[in-house]
Amino acid sequence: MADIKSSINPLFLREEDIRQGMELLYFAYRDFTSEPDAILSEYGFGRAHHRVIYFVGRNPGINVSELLAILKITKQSLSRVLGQLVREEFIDQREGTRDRRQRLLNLTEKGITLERRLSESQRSRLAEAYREAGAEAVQGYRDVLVGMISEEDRQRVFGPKKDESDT
Amino acid sequence: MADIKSSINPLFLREEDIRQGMELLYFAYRDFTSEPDAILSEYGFGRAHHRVIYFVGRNPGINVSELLAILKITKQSLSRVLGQLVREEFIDQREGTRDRRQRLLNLTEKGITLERRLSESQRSRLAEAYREAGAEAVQGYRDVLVGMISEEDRQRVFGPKKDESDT
DNA sequence: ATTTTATGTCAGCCATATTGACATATATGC
DNA sequence: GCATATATGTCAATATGGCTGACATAAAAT
Repeated sequence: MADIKSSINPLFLREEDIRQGMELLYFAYRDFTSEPDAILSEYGFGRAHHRVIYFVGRNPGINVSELLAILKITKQSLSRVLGQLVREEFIDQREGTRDRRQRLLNLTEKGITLERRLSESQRSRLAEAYREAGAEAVQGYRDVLVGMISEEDRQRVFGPKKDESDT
Repeated sequence: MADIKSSINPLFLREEDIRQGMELLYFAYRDFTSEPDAILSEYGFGRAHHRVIYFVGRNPGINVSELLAILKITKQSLSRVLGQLVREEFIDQREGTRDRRQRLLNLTEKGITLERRLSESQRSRLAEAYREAGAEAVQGYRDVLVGMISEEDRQRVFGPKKDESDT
């Protein structure tokens, strides 16, 4: 099944295959973010807020430096967005116990609710695509994307919580 | 190999699997665009210029309406970017023959050169990821991403040039 | 001849990013 | 304890890439 030239041996990859792969990524990413964008606009928020909410949700108690390292934006850029989320009580800041200079970030109940709402639209879209494509395809999707991610990001985000299966 | 629960049957997908899939897409997309972004800044261009150059390169002789439909931005937004590219001679505009109101867009030599340079960095990154992941993974990557793309985009971009394999 | 379409343009607004400079509180090293 | 480094915050200016609304022009279509 599928195109023989392009699927038996990846060394036979044609220009066209690569172009298609690039476009797939572009359109998938765009469509993937469009629903959350619409929800966010109800709150007067943008995609930046989503990213902050998402990664704080994923990393409860994360401090500002760590969050900046993940997002790769400047603290000035983060501060406006984070400030809004704290002021409007989607995110809670508390002093670090070991290091009281730190602000440890957590979602509030309100934040958790919004996070769920935002993720839900993406979760169901991705789950549906996974379901249609099948388990093998899912592993292929992962393998290719992992290969495209810089060593640094791969370690930070996917390294530590290495899956508990192999060897 | 790999996690049994999550790979044998996609209906067993856990929250964690989906989260990982979401993050993979986010980081892969970000890293995928970072090199071109750096190149573009040499020219004083941004990602928007890249998209215009890319899709004009992919669709020689495309008119403005069609380009807008692909990019899904307003003509006012496009006009600034496109205007720059035309003025600086990366893109050539000529009157449509059938319909002289239309501006048919093509890359100039200069535009083709830049397009190649921009795509090359992405092309090699994707080709490398494809090579590492293997042919089956490539098909899986495609299948999942296609599933995430809206019907509309799927038809416009991937429908017409339907691959010549199945049935 | 009128209307619709394809395109362009002016003006203003918003979100998100940037850099640079500086402030404050706390931790850490000597 | 003092000096320095770190974690964070904030002010100001700037750039990019979107947006809306309004209006203009040329050409096509009816």
